[in-house]
Amino acid sequence: MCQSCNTSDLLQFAGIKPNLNRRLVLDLVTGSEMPLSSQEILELALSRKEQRAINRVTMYRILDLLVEKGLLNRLSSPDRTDRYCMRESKNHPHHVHFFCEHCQKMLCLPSKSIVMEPVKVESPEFSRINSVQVLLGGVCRACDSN
Amino acid sequence: MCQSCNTSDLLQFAGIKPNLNRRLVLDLVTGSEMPLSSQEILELALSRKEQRAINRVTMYRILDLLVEKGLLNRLSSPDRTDRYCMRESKNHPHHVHFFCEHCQKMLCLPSKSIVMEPVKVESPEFSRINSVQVLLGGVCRACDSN
DNA sequence: CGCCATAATGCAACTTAGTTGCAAGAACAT
DNA sequence: ATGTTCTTGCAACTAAGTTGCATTATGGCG
Repeated sequence: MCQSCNTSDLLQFAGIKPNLNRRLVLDLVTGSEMPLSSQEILELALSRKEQRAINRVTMYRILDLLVEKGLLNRLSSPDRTDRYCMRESKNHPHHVHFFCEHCQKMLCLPSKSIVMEPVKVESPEFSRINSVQVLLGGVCRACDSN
Repeated sequence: MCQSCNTSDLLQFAGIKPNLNRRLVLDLVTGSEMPLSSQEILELALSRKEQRAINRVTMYRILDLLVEKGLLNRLSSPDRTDRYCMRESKNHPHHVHFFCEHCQKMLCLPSKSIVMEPVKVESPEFSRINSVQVLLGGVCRACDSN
């Protein structure tokens, strides 16, 4: 949920022409407090009557583009569908995710609720690290109280 | 690569009858220094001439079983195929994984090469945590030197 | 041993997220 | 207006994993 992001500017800044479809997709992701699957994005997009229905493939391509240009993170999840959330930036601090094994929902945890500190990071195995993903698996409150 | 695991005992202990197929699958995973995809497991299994070829579906079911009974971790990865590694235990310390965005290989990082400490873990969002997965994304040595 | 119940396997068909190739439609500059 | 390049839509495809159901072990037990 980000009011402070002007998605049109974000796109410009990333070197992407901010057309309707792209703004729509980015709006949906910035507007969500949890990472969205492509299916969720498509449903939300289609439920917006403002414009002609967006095509599934077009959406996939836009998501690819936004990830490639560094605006979105693509998160792999145990239910085998990718999810998308804003890439870390001033307005969007790095945070970890929680996956509920029961309802299969993924949540962004506020960056203060868990802090993982990379105490030491070095290995002959890799030469460059581009991303760090932390995924907690468990049962969410809602499911636990049922 | 674990010489210290007797897979037959492990299976017994987990309450699973240690038949040929199950020992084979578990042997392959304990015997590998990196998490294996189901495809890799199948290939390795088929290349072992000792027994009748294992069926794809059987392998999937065995993997499900081993995960369910707590012997294996199922890791989701950016290339959308699950991988399997030993669940943390005395012989198998908790460790993080590295995914090479170039060659799509996943590596187990020795537990000493990176230490992530959960400094604080609490949130109204969840009530129970069953697993913590850390995945580094980047480029591995082998790919970098090409 | 023969008989039965249960567990494990194999096979074919299915599901589903995501991809690809190609043709049709904008967008935009000259 | 015309040509070039970017964007979209459609249909067909790919590949990992799943399901239903028939077949084959496995393990009691009289």
